[in-house]
Amino acid sequence: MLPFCDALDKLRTAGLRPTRQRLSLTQILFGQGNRHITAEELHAEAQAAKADVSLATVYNTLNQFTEAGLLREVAIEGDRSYFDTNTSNHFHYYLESEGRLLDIEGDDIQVIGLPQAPDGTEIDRIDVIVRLRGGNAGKRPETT
Amino acid sequence: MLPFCDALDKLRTAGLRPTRQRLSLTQILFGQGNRHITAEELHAEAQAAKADVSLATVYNTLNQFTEAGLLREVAIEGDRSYFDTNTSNHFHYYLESEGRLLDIEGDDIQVIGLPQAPDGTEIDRIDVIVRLRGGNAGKRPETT
DNA sequence: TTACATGCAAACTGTTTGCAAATAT
DNA sequence: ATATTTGCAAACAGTTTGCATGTAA
Repeated sequence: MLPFCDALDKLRTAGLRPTRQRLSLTQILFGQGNRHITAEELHAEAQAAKADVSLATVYNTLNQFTEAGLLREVAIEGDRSYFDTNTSNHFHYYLESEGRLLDIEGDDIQVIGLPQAPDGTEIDRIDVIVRLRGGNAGKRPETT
Repeated sequence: MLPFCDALDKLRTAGLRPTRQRLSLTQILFGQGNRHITAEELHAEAQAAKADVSLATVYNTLNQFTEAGLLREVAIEGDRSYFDTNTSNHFHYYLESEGRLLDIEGDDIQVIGLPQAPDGTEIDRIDVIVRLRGGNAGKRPETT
């Protein structure tokens, strides 16, 4: 759990009012390394932590954080959205059997041979998702 | 528009009963090169082609086709699903401004430096989406 | 004639929104 | 005091499903 003051700083820096709800969510989100979390999951964790935050507020907060650059949204399956606390350039494993996202460690991974971007466009970012089948990988940490 | 008999063959080969609806959708889907289409779009095209197919059937058919290996589903944004008539290994541009998918041409693009897949897993497939910002790329073909 | 496919409308899921009450500045 | 944020419930979009009807084999 992120120290309260760090959460406060984070919000202030992002230009977001440090409300009770945002502070709680910030502490949960950024308190334990890189995480990939859905709105429902975050809501559940907030409840478990006795931080009373409505689901709507969780959604709004995740969107605000994303807009503020604190989070990055990762689209995997059509149904739910994952929010990644790691906003730097990096790619993902997706464990199909568990519906879980994992950072790909190591920075030697890269995409090569990209042709020119069409017309007047420029590359915003490159999403790479390595879909893993089978196994029950990742020592099943209770949260991620 | 794919010739009727080709559509018939395609369905038979896939082990799907060649119903009127499936035949129409097959003709629309596979009649003009590689396409990236949503259920709503396909439904609209079917209507325009006087092929009366309910939206539910369009959804069911797209799923059946995907399961049968005739289509590939591409997850982009959380909201809608795209179905790709190109089931071979290839990557995509995503035009953020238009919400449109484009194949990346050229087969020299590749992902290198991948670490070992965790545990007992194996790579199912690798999705690469190059997100393009701005411009109004792609000569705006009326369909794709 | 029998198993499978379709259409409709209702159900469902994840997400967003309108508005009154609560809160940060 | 004022603008922002919250919570709730209702709205919403995309998708799936149950069931009676229709159709391919």
